[in-house]
Amino acid sequence: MRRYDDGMAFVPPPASVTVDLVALTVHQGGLAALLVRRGEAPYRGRHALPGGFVRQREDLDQAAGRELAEETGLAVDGVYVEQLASYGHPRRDPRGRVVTVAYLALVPGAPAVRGGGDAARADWVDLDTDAAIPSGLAFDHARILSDGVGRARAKLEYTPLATVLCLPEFTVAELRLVYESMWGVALDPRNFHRKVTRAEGFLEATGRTTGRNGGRPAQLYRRGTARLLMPPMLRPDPS
Amino acid sequence: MRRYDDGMAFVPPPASVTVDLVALTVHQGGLAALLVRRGEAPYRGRHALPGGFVRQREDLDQAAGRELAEETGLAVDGVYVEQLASYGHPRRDPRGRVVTVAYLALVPGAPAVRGGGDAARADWVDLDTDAAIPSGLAFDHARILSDGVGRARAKLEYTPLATVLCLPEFTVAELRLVYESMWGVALDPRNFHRKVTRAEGFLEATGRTTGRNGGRPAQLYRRGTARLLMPPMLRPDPS
DNA sequence: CCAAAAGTGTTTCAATTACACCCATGA
DNA sequence: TCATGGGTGTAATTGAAACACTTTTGG
Repeated sequence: MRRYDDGMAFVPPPASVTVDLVALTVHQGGLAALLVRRGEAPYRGRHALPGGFVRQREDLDQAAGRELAEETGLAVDGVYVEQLASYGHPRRDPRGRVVTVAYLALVPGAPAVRGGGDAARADWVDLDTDAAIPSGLAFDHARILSDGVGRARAKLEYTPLATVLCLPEFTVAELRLVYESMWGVALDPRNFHRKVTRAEGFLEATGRTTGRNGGRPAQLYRRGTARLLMPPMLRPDPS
Repeated sequence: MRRYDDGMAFVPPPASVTVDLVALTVHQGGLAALLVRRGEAPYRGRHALPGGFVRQREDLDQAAGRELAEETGLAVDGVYVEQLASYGHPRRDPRGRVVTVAYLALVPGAPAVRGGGDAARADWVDLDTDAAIPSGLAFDHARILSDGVGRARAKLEYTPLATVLCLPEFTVAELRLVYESMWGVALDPRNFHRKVTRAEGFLEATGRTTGRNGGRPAQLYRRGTARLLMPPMLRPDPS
């Protein structure tokens, strides 16, 4: 931090800035999060969110994309990334004052991941039972993960975000599975079908069908052009 | 940043962290934001959001509350504050690498404010016409202000947040004015009344009335106990 | 033909809209 | 008693939930 005005230059307290990622996917009918094993101190050997220090000439969003690629080997395109929140408790990191900017990443299809950088290894970890977030996460990462899952669940209600958890072409049943996995509820297939196919700009028909499974082949769809904020979305009873 | 493990200690890039506040209120039937005149370089004399450096032993939320009090003289209790987003473009601040964590504050009643700290003066500035955000704001504060207004508008749709823009006791008409000011639309007074008084936990009757104006005295209400996430909220046609 | 999954039609019910109407006060 | 804003009743419309039923495939 260089001086700016006069001899009385105020020196701001030094800090470091990291990014951490809550990367979620739908995996065998359940929600899963991407966790790494830390290869370095502190918290060496513990589960943690992928992430790391922001570089000198890097924007926060860039840093998030870079860390995702470095520590997990995922290609950034095809992954939806948005900023989640920042965490800055003075003693959240034993190395000193570290403020982290957390990102939420939604990854279609649970692709294979590999470790890299600070991460000894990276894996998709199931979050089946509601509060079954792996205990013993490094730093305040349990809290961040929990916030990320909450944000993702909430946003499915009023945005067309569920489509980013599907591969580029998908069936209505696959899309329904995303909602059911994220919320842990069963949705009526008939009503769900009508709702998503009627919603303007939500889905775009490809004309093709798929026929792998036992029954009638399903239509294949692409993500529609509608971007965020699409209020009349679906949601089970608030019970 | 002290060393942690061995002689190879990685030195993270130094940075500073600030908090900035988008403080909004409803003022004479319109939305207004709190802006300061900067008393120090850089951008001395320009409009800016209130804010400043986070101290060494301070959590981010604490820093936001402290800056709000210091630069504007507002008491923090009675003001709703939530984290908005973080901004970290490498050259967003000419003094060096400064990442800012922005907060959204909703202030009832447009109370008088005064400058203090880095702020030469502080004032409520009307945001009448949609994009009439004062040009020439310091740093990237125009963008941050715009994001804050967007967040506040969106959240009225699906949370009972509008009540925090009213004084502790308020009438249904005053609450309606908040929605109308924030969205720039007219709402049907009759239907609005039913909706908010029926909604479970939204309002709490005090039993008292007010009779200052020309017509029938209105019931006075307090904020109900319902906290965030209350989906069936009100919203004009998506036109 | 049967099982299985996709997709449609129809009834029922609840929420929202539009608007006529009544209530309580000050001048 | 009139103007003014507060508050209620009610019919028409819309959207969601429940579920019977038809369609299209593989064995």
